[in-house]
Amino acid sequence: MRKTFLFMDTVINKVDTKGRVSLPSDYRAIVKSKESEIICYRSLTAPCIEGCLEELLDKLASEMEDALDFFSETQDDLTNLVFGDAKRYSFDSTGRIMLSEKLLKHAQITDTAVFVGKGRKFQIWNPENWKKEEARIRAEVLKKRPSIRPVTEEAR
Amino acid sequence: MRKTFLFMDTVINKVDTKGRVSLPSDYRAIVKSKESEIICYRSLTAPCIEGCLEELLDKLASEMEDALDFFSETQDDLTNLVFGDAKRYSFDSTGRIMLSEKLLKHAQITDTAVFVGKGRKFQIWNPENWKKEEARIRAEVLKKRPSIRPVTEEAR
DNA sequence: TTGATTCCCATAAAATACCGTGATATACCA
DNA sequence: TGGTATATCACGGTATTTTATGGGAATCAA
Repeated sequence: MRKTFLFMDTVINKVDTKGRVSLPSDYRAIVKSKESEIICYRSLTAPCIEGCLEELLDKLASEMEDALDFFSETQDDLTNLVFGDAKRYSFDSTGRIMLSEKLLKHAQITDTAVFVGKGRKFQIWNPENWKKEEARIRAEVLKKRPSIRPVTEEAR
Repeated sequence: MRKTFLFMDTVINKVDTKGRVSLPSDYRAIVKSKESEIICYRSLTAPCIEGCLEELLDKLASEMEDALDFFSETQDDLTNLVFGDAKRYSFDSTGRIMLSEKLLKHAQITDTAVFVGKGRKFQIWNPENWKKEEARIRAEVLKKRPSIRPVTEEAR
């Protein structure tokens, strides 16, 4: 039994004609050790798919359960967006999930997917888009933290 | 046995001439694993039907009796409305429920119903209305983003 | 009877589980 | 250390199951 649960690394996998993708084996190990399913949804801010464990969303749901929030409008709107889009994905015996048309379209993924670890969650990108995004992020980080030396190569 | 009970995803199903609708299989799995019936009532704030497990309403009831002072009178009234309107619905062997005229009319549903997950509850919409509502919410959330960010970030 | 509600069966489509294979990585041994 | 055996993984194809949805018979009520 492992103690920590972090999605890491960047993995490139093929998406077959049915929309099936192998979840990186490291990710699978994490998911299996807790639940056996994984939650995916369209990122609200980027053209990519995000994934996480159900317990993350469960926390949000619990907060909404309070009577105080039962009729709250703002929270109400939010839950519609989050839960309305999220969906449970289980993987077959060989470790593949079947991504929906909606998700693939949002992320502009056709035949190749890039899995990017983000700690408690991970993202799935179209390779081209990820390349651009990664460059953008690096530039951003450098701009905001001039004191930090470029770590490009070692960080990979 | 699952640990979490979240209604998720957006599913479009047909309402047949008898008024029957298939409850999305994911929803059914949740309902079956806990109770065998589901509670539906007219949303107080939108032209849609809301559904949940009885335990959610039970929790609401408990909180209302425990902390009466802390809740405003209007909230008390709202609770009355919900309980006055709520009703148990069971599904047949193929997983369909029969929604009442009252509910369908309130949600303006005729031959197609859209199920929208909301975590501990879910909503049932007329397709057109949902499309508009979704657009409204997206615009709203985007507008309020700065303040909402912390919550969203965690949920995503 | 008429109208409605519940139960049961049929079917097409979609989701899911299962099998085989080649490639890669890991473990093992001399 | 080098080389081989073993296990794991990604990925294609195929079989099986589940789901949504229509229709009909049985049940019940007015």
